[in-house]
Amino acid sequence: MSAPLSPRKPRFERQLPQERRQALIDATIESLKRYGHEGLSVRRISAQAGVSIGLINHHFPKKDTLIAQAYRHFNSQLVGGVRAAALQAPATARARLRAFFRATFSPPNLDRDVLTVWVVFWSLYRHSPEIQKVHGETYREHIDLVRSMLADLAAEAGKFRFSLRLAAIGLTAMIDGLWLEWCLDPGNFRPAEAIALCESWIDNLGVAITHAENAADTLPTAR
Amino acid sequence: MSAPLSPRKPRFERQLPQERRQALIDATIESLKRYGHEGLSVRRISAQAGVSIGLINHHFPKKDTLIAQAYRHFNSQLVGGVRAAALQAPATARARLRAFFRATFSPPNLDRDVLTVWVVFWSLYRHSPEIQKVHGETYREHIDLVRSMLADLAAEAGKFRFSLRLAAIGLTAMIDGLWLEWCLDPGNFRPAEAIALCESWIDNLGVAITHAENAADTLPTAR
DNA sequence: CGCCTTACTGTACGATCGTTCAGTAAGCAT
DNA sequence: ATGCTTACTGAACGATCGTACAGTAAGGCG
Repeated sequence: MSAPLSPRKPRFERQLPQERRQALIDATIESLKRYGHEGLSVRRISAQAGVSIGLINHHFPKKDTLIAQAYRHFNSQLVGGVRAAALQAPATARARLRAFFRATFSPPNLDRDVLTVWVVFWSLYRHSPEIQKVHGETYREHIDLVRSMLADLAAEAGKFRFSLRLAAIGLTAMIDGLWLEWCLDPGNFRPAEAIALCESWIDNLGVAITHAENAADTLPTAR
Repeated sequence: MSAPLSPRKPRFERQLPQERRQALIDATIESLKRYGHEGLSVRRISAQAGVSIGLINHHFPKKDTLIAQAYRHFNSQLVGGVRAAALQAPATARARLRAFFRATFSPPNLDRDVLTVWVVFWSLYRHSPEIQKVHGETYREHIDLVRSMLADLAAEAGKFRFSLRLAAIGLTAMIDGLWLEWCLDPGNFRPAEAIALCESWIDNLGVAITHAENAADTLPTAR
């Protein structure tokens, strides 16, 4: 092909530490999707990333550090995605929440592999202080996003029967629970039905005003 | 200490296979509570049960079989417990559901270790056909219990805005999600608040009749 | 072009994994 | 008591785990 002499192809390519670290984080999540809990070994991760085993410990002091940063990245991607979907929706709080539900219960978020990743991370939670720390921070992000949208909804539709805090907790629980159930058995219900259940929940947060206001808005449960 | 001659203490006690199997299942769950995912090794389990390593493979063909049976036992215990709590409650569907919620969000079910056990089992789901099989059967048990109580409620309080199927899915999702959130961070809300959220969900399943009927019944959210 | 930094490789190590299996002994039956 | 069945033990196997480390070479710079 090329000149036979000096231009040997290099055996590997150097990258900036921050780029390589990100590549290793991506490989961690991909390997986790493919092999489940067993995908979290340095050998599987390095094979997925196309690098040697030792490179992981060159960029991360311990394997657990890489896993915790992968968890952080995974969280940020989800929250960033659904937040973006919500913000580019029409200007009413209800429309933003609807877009938020649709993004939550659509690919790439509603994916059996993705939810496997969540469950494996959760299974590490109790015995890994690093995972706990990351969870605390990103869970707050998620709750704050939900809470801010509910606050806007309350401003439009009237007072809730619950505190904002409790309404956000309930909605998050409903979303997480439906997520989990769909992952464990996608045949039980369709994503559109999950969205309908979430919308019903926020419909009933208000007492009377909400009920009247959304008579026409809420009826089409199909997307 | 004792007589020096014939009455030597036996080095171990034989047990009936079915009893020993149950003891190993109990040890599996206990080890899982203690050590998380790492507790699912034959060495930890056998140490917990006070037997040798080889005994596990004497009673179970593979480790995965023991784990799947432990999952089944754990599921049955939960469903049996909350069903019993529901059935010994007063005769109205609402009272049974209330007792069901209380049992769900009280010890021994509402326990951080217990919920760790769930999450670890779920994390095995995708790559273990045996776990999938057990889940399919026990999940149906759980859903059927919820659905039958909701059916009774519908007979008392009027038609739901959702199908029975969807109402049961939504309630189960709410319960599981609150369970999960409380496990991951018990400081975010109190169990009584979780119960209030669940009761609010079933209150709003009916359209108008329910709302009027339970004005006095629903107010005390504290237990 | 030769030097220097350091990203990167890959073997080695000890620990632990699940499973096998030959041997031991508990405890009922004769 | 003696024998028989089999629950049970525990060493051994090969595989895989996370980490350490000595050596290699990529690629920018003087």
